[in-house]
Amino acid sequence: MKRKWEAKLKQIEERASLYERKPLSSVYRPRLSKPEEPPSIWKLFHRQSQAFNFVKSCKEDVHVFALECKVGDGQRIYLVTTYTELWYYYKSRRNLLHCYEVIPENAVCKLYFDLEFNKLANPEADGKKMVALLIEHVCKALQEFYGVNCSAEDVLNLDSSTNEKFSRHLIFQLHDVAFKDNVHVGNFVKKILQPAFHLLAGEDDDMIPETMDHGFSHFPGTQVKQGISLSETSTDKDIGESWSLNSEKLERLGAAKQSSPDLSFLVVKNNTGEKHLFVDLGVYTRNRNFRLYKSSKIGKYVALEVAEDNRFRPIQSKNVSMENQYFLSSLVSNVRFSDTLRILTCDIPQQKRFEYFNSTNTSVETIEGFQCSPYFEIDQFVLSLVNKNDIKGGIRRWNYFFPEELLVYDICKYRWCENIGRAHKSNNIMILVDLKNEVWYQKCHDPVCKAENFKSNCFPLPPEVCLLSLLKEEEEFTTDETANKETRNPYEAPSRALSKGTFSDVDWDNSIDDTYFLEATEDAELVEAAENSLLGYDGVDEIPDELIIEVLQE
DNA sequence: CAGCGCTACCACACCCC
DNA sequence: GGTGTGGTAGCG
Repeated sequence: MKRKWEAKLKQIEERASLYERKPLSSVYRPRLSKPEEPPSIWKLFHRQSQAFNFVKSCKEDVHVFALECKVGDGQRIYLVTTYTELWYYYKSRRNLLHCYEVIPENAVCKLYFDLEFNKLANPEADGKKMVALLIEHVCKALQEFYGVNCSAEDVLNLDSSTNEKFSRHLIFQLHDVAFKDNVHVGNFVKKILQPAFHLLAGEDDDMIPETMDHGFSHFPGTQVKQGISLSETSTDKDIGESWSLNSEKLERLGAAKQSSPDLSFLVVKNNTGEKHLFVDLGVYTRNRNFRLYKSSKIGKYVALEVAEDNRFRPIQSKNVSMENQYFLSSLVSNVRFSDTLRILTCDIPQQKRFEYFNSTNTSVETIEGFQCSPYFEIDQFVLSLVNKNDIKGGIRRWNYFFPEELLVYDICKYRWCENIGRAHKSNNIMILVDLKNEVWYQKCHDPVCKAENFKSNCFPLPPEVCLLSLLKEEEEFTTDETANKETRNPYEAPSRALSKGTFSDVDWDNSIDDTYFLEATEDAELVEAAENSLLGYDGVDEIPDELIIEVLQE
């Protein structure tokens, strides 16, 4: 009995000693001037989407963080709290050791970089020098592209290197300037590092990553303007000054980029000896997790700390500690509000979209896409045709035949066929819109209907859709040869519609930057290629139905 | 019970020479 | 052999 008691006592003493050595941290009690304290917000979720839903429902300025779980397989849970409360529990570094900021998609954010190379595979590489050269290059680019002034003193430089690996995070602290979101940051980074991609593949251009190849022109003068624009769009916050790119600046951009800078310092080898970039381009994806200042990866013990060669110093403050200042500065999506905040954008057209303008495309006479064609009004009209009697039909895909000015819509979920007077059971129908004759008719994929080459009666297009004919008339005022060619130029239909504001940019396969689009039509090489391939065109009045079916079935 | 968002890579089908 | 596609392992 006594022995049992002694054992218990010893156990309690041990527990007491443990608590003395590692006391429980006190509960967060926010102290603001207001007498009613704001409630503590500290919520954990298994799913990122749930965390973001909670953020939406929350009126406080809360953010999502990812915490790596004990299991070393990269599993994460999501924490929603304020920067202040997180720092309160985080600063002791006794817990929350492996935390990541979730950079929300579509959220305004800072310019940031993840830099790394294997030291063993690159014994000659001078990391600090490479960082300095990179910062210099980026600052020049910010000045040239956006007129933004900055220097190494505006770059928080965090180090997470080991004996094997050189590893840094750079977070730019620009004054009253931020990017629209981290995808735009990525586009900007890829754009300004473009000269380095050629170095990766040696003399051979074939090795350039495909997404790059379409985004960057080989002609510096045109390429710089392309896709980079200074947005006048405001964020949710009220932003005073708008920002526009003037022609003088454009001139300067063209001139400045005539000679590519030497970016050979960015090329490093990985452990298998392949050439890579010092800059990790994989960190600009939606909802990217970016390791927090003073956090380490799970299973590792190296945390991000202010680098020896960091030159950014936060503003001294009585109420906020230096560490807290560094922490707040390191947060990529912690953009300080200001009524003169400028939001920078950088668009790169997606490859799918660019295919239509690719000079290697053999089929310049057609363009195609899914769900929304470049003609918003016609899409709406077609949708109205296939939304009847509680059946919600949709546009599965579309094809546009330039010579015939024919839009062919593949319809889904709505199968009413005029030929059989009822809906087909397993075959889809098509709606064909003839812009030349301003009529529409129906055909279908049913083998029986196809066999008899069924085509419904023609019906006139409603007047609002015929608005497009006004554009056509306008084009016809210029009646020389080139104008005739232009109406058949594949670039014409969408860009003309755009300049008239008759389709919203989201309908042209998500979104596309106006600047880019106009640039594309000016790209002499592409236009020339398109025109050349149109020279053999002999103006067929009606496209054979078989051809339409063949294209649709591909 | 429970991560997320990609990209590189592979297998496979299809086409053309 | 070239090209497109669809699925997925694995990276960040």
